[in-house]
Amino acid sequence: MSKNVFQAIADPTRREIIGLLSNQSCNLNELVSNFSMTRPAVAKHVRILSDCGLVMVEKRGRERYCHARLGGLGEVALWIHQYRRFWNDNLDRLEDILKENDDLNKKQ
Amino acid sequence: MSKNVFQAIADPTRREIIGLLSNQSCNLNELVSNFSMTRPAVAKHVRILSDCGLVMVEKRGRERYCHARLGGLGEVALWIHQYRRFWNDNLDRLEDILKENDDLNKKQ
DNA sequence: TCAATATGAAACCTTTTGGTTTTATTTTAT
DNA sequence: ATAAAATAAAACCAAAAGGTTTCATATTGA
Repeated sequence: MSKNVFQAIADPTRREIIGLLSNQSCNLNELVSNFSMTRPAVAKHVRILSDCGLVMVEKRGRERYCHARLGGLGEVALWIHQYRRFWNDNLDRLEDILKENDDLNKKQ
Repeated sequence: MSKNVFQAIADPTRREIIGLLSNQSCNLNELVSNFSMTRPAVAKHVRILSDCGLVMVEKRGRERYCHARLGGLGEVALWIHQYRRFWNDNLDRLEDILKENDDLNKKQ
């Protein structure tokens, strides 16, 4: 019952699940089809993500629809942000460019 | 020998070590004095951080001076950044809802 | 020189993690 | 009505994580 987002995103399978769900919500079986492990294994990962609020599982008939709810990543973003000065100018510049692009899109 | 930065920052003790070293480099014993656990335990955490490049350990006489080298956090920042819309932007969130709705309609 | 200091390394232990197989339950489709 | 499908839940297992104690080694200071 790990409420810890840092812990939740430590596992590569869970990061992949996040990536998949951020594109498109889907049920558990569809999710499983992306991995080589068994269904219960994926279900456990989803459970961990759901426990810490990064994924919402909606009961829909006999299926369970999984949606990304990535607001919790903000906590990580905030922690990371205080150390920005430590990584290189290129990355900073890249982020600036991405940010400017975001701002531009918002204006339009 | 975990080269994985996501794994490295999952542990709260290691995040605290990062926080301390980001303010000021120091040797292992000074670091240990901030925690309630034994020296070897802290040393192991430092080792993990050093293995993935987040900390540089400089041999200085019989001491080991630890410096923060947090460039590796950029990888995490970049990963997080792609999901910024999930906690930042109402407009983007609306888009997500619309997209999910579309997906729903396709299924039905 | 030699005791104290700062550390590394090894052996060990317990809990957690990430996976499996098996069984049960609910819902849907024929 | 019943078989198939989607899932949950439980029992189990091996490996990894996070800690300890103990011992060894290199460096410093008196």
